[in-house]
Amino acid sequence: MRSNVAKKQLESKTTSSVASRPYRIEEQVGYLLRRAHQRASAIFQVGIGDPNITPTQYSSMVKLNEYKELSQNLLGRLVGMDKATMQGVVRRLKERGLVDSRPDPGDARRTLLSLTTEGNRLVAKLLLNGPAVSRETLKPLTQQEQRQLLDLLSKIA
Amino acid sequence: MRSNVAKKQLESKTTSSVASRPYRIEEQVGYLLRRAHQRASAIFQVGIGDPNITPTQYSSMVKLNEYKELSQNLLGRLVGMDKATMQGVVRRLKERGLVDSRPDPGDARRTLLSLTTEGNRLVAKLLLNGPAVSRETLKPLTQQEQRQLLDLLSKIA
DNA sequence: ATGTCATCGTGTGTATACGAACGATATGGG
DNA sequence: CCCATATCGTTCGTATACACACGATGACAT
Repeated sequence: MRSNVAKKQLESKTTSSVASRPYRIEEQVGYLLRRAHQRASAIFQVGIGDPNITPTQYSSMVKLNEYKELSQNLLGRLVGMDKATMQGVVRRLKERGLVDSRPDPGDARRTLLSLTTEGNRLVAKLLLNGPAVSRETLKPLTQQEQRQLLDLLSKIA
Repeated sequence: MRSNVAKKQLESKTTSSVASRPYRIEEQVGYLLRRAHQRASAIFQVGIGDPNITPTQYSSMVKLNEYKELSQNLLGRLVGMDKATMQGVVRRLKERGLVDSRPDPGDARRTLLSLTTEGNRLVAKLLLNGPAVSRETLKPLTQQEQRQLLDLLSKIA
């Protein structure tokens, strides 16, 4: 009998729980992550303090504020963006005078990025609103649930 | 002294926890949701069984499979997509012969959508892989953590 | 019946997001 | 030194994602 249990788990059960629950799209992680991300982005847009700054632009500027100077590729890795995506983000930030670039003197393949004075001023202002945006996004949860969610997301991200 | 503590909490503390933690972009919900969603999408792409089907196309087809026929707008609400986004998704599915449309006889504003025979065949095949995709995405978590995450995401989505 | 307001689908513009291909440059082994 | 390989940034193509404006249609009150 025990071997039957083991065998059953090896068979192509669609869920690993004992009772195979119906497959509902609204209960799948990917779907829920997409919806949650949509809501977080919407809250960010109205709460960060500048309607023209997107979440990815914000995280890029925060990282540049932290490191002073970074190659475009390394910045992309730090904020989790494809190099093609990074290229567009950086181009727009440069067009708005928030970011400056110069060739890396030690490696001609690299472009070094840094915040301009205006970029520094803007990110300082946005950073004041950052915590409120996160708080608003987590508002439906209790303190304990908020910590749990951040913990679980860190594990699967 | 007690009044000082109370006062401190009323002052513009950036986090509501007792000790104000440094603001790290990697610990913010929005950032973690973006990264987790990226990973989920990557797993979907390799695991769903058809590299040309995206997560949103998949959820649209699953819903059409469930309801047989839906107006474009209602489908968008059911899967959490803007009507402009929905328009593009539907157009591509129609171009590939997976979805059909006809004017709603009772309301000339509406377009009724349904799966074609080929669409039905495809979604049936993809649905076999759906559970494995979700399982793989949740793999870093224990059973209990998986349930917790789905629960917490439902609350904030 | 008419006018107001809402809804539906479309089109446009902007911004991620990523695979793929490309040229320029760097690195390490022979 | 030279060649194979890897890295860096760019470009192209495709696909969400959403705000906004538009025209057509429906619903409803007067």
